[in-house]
Amino acid sequence: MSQPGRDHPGSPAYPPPRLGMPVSESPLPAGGEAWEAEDTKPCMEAMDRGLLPGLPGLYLSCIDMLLTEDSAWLVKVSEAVPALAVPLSRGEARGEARGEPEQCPVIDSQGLGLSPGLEALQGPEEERSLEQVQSLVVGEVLKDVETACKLLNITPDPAEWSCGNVQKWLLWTEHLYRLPQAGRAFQELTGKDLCAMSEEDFRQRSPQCGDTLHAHLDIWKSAAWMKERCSVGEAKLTGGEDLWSEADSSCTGQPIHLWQFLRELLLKPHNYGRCIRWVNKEKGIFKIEDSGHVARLWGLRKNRPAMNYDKLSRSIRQYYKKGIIRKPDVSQRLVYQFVHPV
DNA sequence: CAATAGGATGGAT
DNA sequence: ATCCATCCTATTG
Repeated sequence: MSQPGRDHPGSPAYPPPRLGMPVSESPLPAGGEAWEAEDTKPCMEAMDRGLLPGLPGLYLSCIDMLLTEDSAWLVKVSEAVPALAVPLSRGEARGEARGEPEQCPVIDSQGLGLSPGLEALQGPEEERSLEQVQSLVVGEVLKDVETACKLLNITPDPAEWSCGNVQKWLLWTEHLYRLPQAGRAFQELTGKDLCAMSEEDFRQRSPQCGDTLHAHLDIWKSAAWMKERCSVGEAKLTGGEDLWSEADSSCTGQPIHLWQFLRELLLKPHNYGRCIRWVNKEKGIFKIEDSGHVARLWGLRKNRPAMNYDKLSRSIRQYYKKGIIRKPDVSQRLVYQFVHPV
């Protein structure tokens, strides 16, 4: 015999490759209401437990990090926050928002009584701009969380996560922010468990980045909460919505195909333009700018930590015969073409 | 050397 | 049977 079955790498591919995701019933209809149509009940209990103060403490600097791959966001967020489209000088907002550069000192807004922008606005003019900034940030956070959700195929509300979802989120967060590996420290934990943990608990499990992870989780909880609020209050999202509806595929609940995944990345140049982009969108020609990065993202999505470009490209090549993807007429390195452009 | 092409095989669905 | 993931050999720029 040859030596075929090399397929028992010591490396652990996650035990349950797909883990029963509760997402099955959370598709996201291309219609309009993205996920509010679903049940967002956990938000309530989260509030009951006092996990979410007036408005979730926003960690501006972390949020800044959330946007590492996206610089153009400030420009567009304005539309993303319908609730309080208060005309205001954007420059001011920008200044504020980018206030904290490098570090990740959690800016706690506990006492600030920051609200999504409706009632609690008893403050002076200053509060106004702060609120404005907040809305910008919130809108952006929502979009980023949504993007991550789609990429990881998890729900936005951490309280609904399975153990597998938690691991995915950890991997993703660690990857995005180059945090030291901490996934192991949180094994066997469901989203509910995670939500119930204090910052101290986090630090105990991961002295290195427990606090950061806790902060990020808080952001997610906040995003879920905001989501709920927006849907109930306004019944219509203006900004983030279009980004959502674009979101194609994955509605089916079926495992995503590589070509679909690539399309999704291409749909979000804000986030992934640095690793994959259209060369000619009309013809469906795209270029993988950072093969390693794209492969890692694919691996994340499929729970295949050992994914690399070699394997990813092999899968792409399988599409040649099927007439889904091909090499463009003038073959170039890392450039491919969808046979049926949109 | 990294990308490309494609065969072989095993696993999951 | 389909779609990968993994491994591998050979070729190419």
